[in-house]
Amino acid sequence: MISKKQIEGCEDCRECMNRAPYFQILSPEELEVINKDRYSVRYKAGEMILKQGTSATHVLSLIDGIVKIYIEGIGDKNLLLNLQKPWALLGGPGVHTDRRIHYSVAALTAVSICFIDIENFNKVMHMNCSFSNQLIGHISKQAVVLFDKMVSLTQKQMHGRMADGLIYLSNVFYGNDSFEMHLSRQEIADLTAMSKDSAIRILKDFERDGIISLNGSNLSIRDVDQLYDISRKG
Amino acid sequence: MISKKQIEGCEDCRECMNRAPYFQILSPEELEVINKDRYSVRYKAGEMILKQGTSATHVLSLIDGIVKIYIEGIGDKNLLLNLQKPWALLGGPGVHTDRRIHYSVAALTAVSICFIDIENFNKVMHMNCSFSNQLIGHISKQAVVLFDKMVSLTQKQMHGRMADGLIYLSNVFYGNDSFEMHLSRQEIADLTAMSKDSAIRILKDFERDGIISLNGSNLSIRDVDQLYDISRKG
DNA sequence: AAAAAAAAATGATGTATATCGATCTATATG
DNA sequence: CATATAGATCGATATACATCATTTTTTTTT
Repeated sequence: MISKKQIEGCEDCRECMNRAPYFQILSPEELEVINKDRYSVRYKAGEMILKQGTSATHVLSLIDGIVKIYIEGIGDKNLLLNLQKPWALLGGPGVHTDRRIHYSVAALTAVSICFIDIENFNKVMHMNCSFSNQLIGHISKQAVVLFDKMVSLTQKQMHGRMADGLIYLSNVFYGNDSFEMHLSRQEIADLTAMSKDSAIRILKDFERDGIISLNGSNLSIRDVDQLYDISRKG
Repeated sequence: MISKKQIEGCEDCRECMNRAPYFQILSPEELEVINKDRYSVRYKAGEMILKQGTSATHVLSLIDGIVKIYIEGIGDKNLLLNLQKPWALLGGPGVHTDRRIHYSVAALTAVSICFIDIENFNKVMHMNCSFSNQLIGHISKQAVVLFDKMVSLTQKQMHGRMADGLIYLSNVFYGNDSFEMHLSRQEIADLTAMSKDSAIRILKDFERDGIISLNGSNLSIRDVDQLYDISRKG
């Protein structure tokens, strides 16, 4: 099912690394360790990149495209944690603990990924303290976002959660009031912890009230103030 | 309101450090940096130790007693993240990012805390790579637990969530099927993301069904299998 | 020990949300 | 082009849960 194909300009990944912010702190020798055993894979939209529950053998560097990170929960319900774009570093907490993948990653668009050997990655972590500390900052930032998400999902009701979800997409991820939705209604439901039917209903409510407009796969925030108001009031 | 009092045997905190697992990896010189400017404070049950929103100036080492870590959410609702006992290291993700406290910490029993200057802590993080990497493992473990909690709170209904909460208390935290509850019903509600009234109701349900027994502040798990069954079925 | 205050318990009621079934639309397929 | 298939939409219904009011129990204070 998975289409593997080397992409151009990434045979020797040193060029990519210069662009990937996390690796800019590394010396040429450390970069060489990362680069060793490294390979890149191209995925089509919809394909799964990491499967929750498998063992963690690589750290992933997202070179091109958009992916979703989600936890496969109870029954067939998913919890969509966030989206990622280049140059995100993927792999999850398991890389530094039990060597298990704790969340699934799937491509939302065509995607290029570089796979870095976990042993080589660890080697560099032991060679370069600043790299480790930079990583701690990175992980900590994600934790703060997770805290906010937890509060939103457990303490707000549907309209508030949907507002938070849309604010995440427009402000945090796409950085634009108008953006192409790479998510299905089901995936929006997974992002906001509600049923698909409810997600559809709330989006329609927002459209009726002039808060957003929907054209095919495009979504525009029309009334940012009202959206923030709904987010605040829960 | 806060009662400060130096506790015995902790004037020079080097002895405590030998017992605190996180510091055992440090050399005497590095330990000396941590120890510099360090001081300890004793709290009474109920007192607040860290207040969400204030600036992070210290990393806290829990020497004695039990504390709760919680996020002050919407309105006056709290989200209880977990409990901590010695020798937990507290401070939160803000220590490595925006120097803000992202969760509140309050004493559930009488508590002794050592305050480590954040600058000194960072100095050691730059001196000792293994210390940083150990910290990454520590933070990652917490993230995994947080993932599970998120799934429980967003995808299970009340009985399932309460089962998870009780399993956390008995298995993970107290390590015993029978334990003294240091939490009020409101705090159990905060732990399981439901209203106080509902928490009371579910606990009574469990008692009626012979799953637990409640005597004053003591709680005993009577039927572990059934508890796990309820947790699984959501 | 008595009084006051806080926490716990419980029933009645309202509401937010999930679920189900049916229809409609858009996209893929032969 | 016709058909199949998946996704989106929407109304009706059921239910999980919060809220409120009241009573009981426990804890604290005098």
